[in-house]
Amino acid sequence: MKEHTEHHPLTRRERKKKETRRRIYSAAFRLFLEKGFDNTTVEEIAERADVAKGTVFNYFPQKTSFLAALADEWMDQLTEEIGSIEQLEGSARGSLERVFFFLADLAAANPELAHQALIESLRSMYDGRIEDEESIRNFKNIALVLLERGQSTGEVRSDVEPHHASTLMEAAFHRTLVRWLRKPGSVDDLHGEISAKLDIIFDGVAPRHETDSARPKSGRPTRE
Amino acid sequence: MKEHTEHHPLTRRERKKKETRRRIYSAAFRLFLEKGFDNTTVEEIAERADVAKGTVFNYFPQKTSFLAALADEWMDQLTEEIGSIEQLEGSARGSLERVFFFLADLAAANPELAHQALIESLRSMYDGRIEDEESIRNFKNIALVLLERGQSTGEVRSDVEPHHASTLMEAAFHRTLVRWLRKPGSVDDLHGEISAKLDIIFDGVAPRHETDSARPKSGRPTRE
DNA sequence: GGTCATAATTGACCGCAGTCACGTTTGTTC
DNA sequence: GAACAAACGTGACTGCGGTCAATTATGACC
Repeated sequence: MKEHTEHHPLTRRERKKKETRRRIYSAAFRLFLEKGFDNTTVEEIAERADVAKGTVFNYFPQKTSFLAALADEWMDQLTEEIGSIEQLEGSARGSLERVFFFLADLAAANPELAHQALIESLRSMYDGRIEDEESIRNFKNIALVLLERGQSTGEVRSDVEPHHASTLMEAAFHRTLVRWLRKPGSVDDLHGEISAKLDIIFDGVAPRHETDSARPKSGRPTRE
Repeated sequence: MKEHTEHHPLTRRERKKKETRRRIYSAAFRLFLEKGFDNTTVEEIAERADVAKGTVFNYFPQKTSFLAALADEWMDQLTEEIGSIEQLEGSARGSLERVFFFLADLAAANPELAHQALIESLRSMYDGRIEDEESIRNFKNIALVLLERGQSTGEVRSDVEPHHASTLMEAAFHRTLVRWLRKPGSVDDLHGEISAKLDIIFDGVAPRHETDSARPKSGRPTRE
């Protein structure tokens, strides 16, 4: 889209567009917070943003696009917090916990909205709207990168397929968060649960202290 | 609901009701298979079942209720296959694999519908429609029971909270299945992925071969 | 300025899930 | 049978997400 036209920082058109988008976005979330996502109609959003209904759909092709935008914002905040994934220092376990805690805190700050957003993210992820793995924009890839690094430093067994482990983590995190958001308790509890699940996965993924690679590696070769 | 009125196996009313429900159900799924869930309207279902639209909603309060009914059917088939969970013999790992494979095969027999059903099940589980844990009617509880048994037989470490591990399994299974259903490949691949994730979890849950409980256990010092 | 192509805006319109007030059937009681 | 209540069936109606053909604003070029 966006042509690289010289340096004109922003033409009037672009300025207006940006401003309109902002107005719609802000109107939408003020309403969501007041009345909840489901109880807010697109027309109300349009009205408060002082545009026609059709215009709203110009900027957010579906009502759920607002939720996707929220998730994007979270990811931006994450990037702001930690820089790129590669810049994370320390163990994979610690880094993952830090990332997950940060995102959990963001979500916990607004449970109802976050809840909707997470369910929507699942839907869009598997309904084909997102073209599979949208670069770094999801938990799974963060986990994947960290796990691969963990393998190279010996923190993670090398006979584990990182894709499987990272999918597991993403699923665990997602699920834990959604469940907590439904009945928000203390944030410490949430952290505790996330941590506990990371423990389980990492204990399973960590190198054996004794024989290491000698184990028969259960599974495939005709289990029972 | 259903009063225990003597032995009258079925009054005419009840017979008719059952029959109507069956007709609607069958009409619905024939249409879903022909045109897909989203492309089928409730009115079409009504028409093919030869009832009014309102009647459909009498039996299935929401369109998605059809999907829930499908999931119920699967669970019934599972029960038919394995009896009750308690009757499962062998290791927890093996039992879980058997259960997951069975359900995966059911789902794989009809990817598009199963896909919808799984997403819907997530939504309903966390939207408050299901009153949390509906007895044995979901993966998580199956895993929970088996894990607890595994703990009593020593197959599973006892310092692991079974709730966490079972949630992890449910999430992993659900996610793996949904992902596969989007781009169905060979069923063996699906089994392989499920198996691999069980491996990861079980390796993390299995007792240590060396010191067992002596490990510092990363994260949260304050265990409960 | 005037002309033109393109981008943005608009609101009437559509399709469909879900509701509800009313009509019909069934079972019950005398 | 008649009279009644409760269950069941019905389709016109509502509300809302999403579309689109028509309209208007914008910037580029002369």
